Amino acid sequence: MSPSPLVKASTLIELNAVIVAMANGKPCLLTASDLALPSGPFETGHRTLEQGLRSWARVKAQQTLGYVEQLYTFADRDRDRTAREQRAVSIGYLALVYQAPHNMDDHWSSWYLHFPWEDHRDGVPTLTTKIIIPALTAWKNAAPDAAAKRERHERIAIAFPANPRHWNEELVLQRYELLWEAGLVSEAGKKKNNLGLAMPFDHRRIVATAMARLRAKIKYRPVVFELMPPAFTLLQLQNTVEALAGLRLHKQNFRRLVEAQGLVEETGAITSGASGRPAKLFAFRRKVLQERAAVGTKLPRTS
Amino acid sequence: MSPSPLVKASTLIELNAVIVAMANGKPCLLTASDLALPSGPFETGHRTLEQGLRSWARVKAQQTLGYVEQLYTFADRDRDRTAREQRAVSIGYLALVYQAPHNMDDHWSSWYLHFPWEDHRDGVPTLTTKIIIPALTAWKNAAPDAAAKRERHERIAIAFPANPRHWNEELVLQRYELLWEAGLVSEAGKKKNNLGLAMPFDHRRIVATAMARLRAKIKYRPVVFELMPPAFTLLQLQNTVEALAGLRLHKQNFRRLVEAQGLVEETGAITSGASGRPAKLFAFRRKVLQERAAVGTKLPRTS
DNA sequence: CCTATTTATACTCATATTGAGTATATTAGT
DNA sequence: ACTAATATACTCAATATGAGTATAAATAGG
Repeated sequence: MSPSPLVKASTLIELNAVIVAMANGKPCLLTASDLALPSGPFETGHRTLEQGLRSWARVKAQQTLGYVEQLYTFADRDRDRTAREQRAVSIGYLALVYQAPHNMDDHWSSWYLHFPWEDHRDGVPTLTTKIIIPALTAWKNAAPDAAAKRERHERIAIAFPANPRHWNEELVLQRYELLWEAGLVSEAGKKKNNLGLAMPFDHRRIVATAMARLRAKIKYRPVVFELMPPAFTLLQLQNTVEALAGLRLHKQNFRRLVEAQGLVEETGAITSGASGRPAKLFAFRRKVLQERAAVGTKLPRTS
Repeated sequence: MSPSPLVKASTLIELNAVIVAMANGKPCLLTASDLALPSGPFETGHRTLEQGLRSWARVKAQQTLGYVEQLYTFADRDRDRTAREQRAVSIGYLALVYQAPHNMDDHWSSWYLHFPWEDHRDGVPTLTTKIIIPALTAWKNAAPDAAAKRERHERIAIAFPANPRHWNEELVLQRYELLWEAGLVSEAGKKKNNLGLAMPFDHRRIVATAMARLRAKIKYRPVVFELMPPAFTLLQLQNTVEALAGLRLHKQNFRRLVEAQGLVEETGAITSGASGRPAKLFAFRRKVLQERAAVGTKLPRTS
């Protein structure tokens, strides 16, 4: 993360990549050994930001990025406490790769290690009911005045609803920031008062942004397939979506949805060996990337 | 756009704001007299990027920004042809304001002046059928090889579909980039070969990004109300949405949608003076900003 | 070989949402 | 009183969604 010799600026432009791959059925992040996200300076040799990211990922992480999407540009002054005067602008990216080759010093870190409260596949985690809700309630009651108290109450009710059916898996960033404000995820020195595995700097916030974006996007763009092998069963596909969303889905309706949208086509092959009836293998219909550039509107258009 | 004395960097961080307001029923952009977007340097005194934008807008444009959203960070090398070595990173923002006070040297420029092909409220514009489609077809036929030709064909079919019912109003950026590649919207010196009103630098591309984002967002977040007066009729609301989307909507169903979602509440007042039955005046129900943080999922969840 | 277990896939059905209208109400102008 | 213009209410078919039940095709254990 040393500044490029070409950028002798007091303003450093840094690219941060949230590189996601599935490993053992878990969504994982590529990190350094200190759990920092891969990041590097933007060099003037690159034509565009995305090209800078791609070429840097190829060299440094030996990764050829498939799907890449810009997330957000952060430039808060207190972003990086270790570098007071050297202000960095950080441009976050989300990248999806299929089965990354394992380097020695690469770490693939399951994202639920850092966000254990985000996995609702087996119902509401005990962590949430036993620790988070009581702590947040205490924080709410410690509000300076009634208005602040009401506002905190609202935010808690939305982020961690009492009724599990109202759980909104997209609110990853809101939840992280709520926990941060309540002092429950301090990344800094003190090891106490930290839920989930901390990450250096504000990297966990960047990951939260990435998770939120990805969870939103799988609903209306066929991006899951970037994480899938060339051929897969519908159950494998469903398991991947469930792992990303942190939710359990209705099997029959999931299959109906996928088929109705024409996202996949049979390869002709079937699985074997496992217990139970063998499943058909499907492949992603790449054509939909064009067809479904047009997605459904929600406005009541006239014809 | 002169560099701030505080940022003595070879990398200049520039904020560009697409500030949108409705004027005479038209969505308009705040521009300088040369049609450039308001833009200014990011100063180290500001705590966050958004704060930098807000304080700068307050001083320079005498605008208090309501809704603000980060759009995209551009850093292409050939972004600004006038400044070869001075590479600028530009962070684009979308801001919505209600009834901006008119300054002398502010210009409010209707966005359809710059994007005449984006307005489908009166059907497909003649410009599209008479000029754009023929020109794009010629460009397609001039493709170097068959594969490129097929790819261009696909892109044209999606961006400017033959069947007007397949028009997707969200693809503003794709259309702009398609027209750019086909040489139909060159912003540079030559005045020929330019559809719509050009803007300096890459500002028209930034506006295209903003339009696309806004058109997508009005469908699932109540952002239109940022552009509305405190009380309005449902027709006024519909006209605003139609103007933004560039589409004609079904009146009865629009009203059903708005009411079913609980977005508005009656003020008790009604209009008078105009011809026809007087309309009830409504106000935005601010509560929904909290309630509807939870929006509908598209995944087939189990309960 | 028979049976239980496991997974895959097909089909059903009530309810909700959407698209495209028709019908009625309330004003201003003549 | 009648007409034009707009607002609002209601209808109805077509789809989409949520929550199942039913059936098919494999393996594993006796």
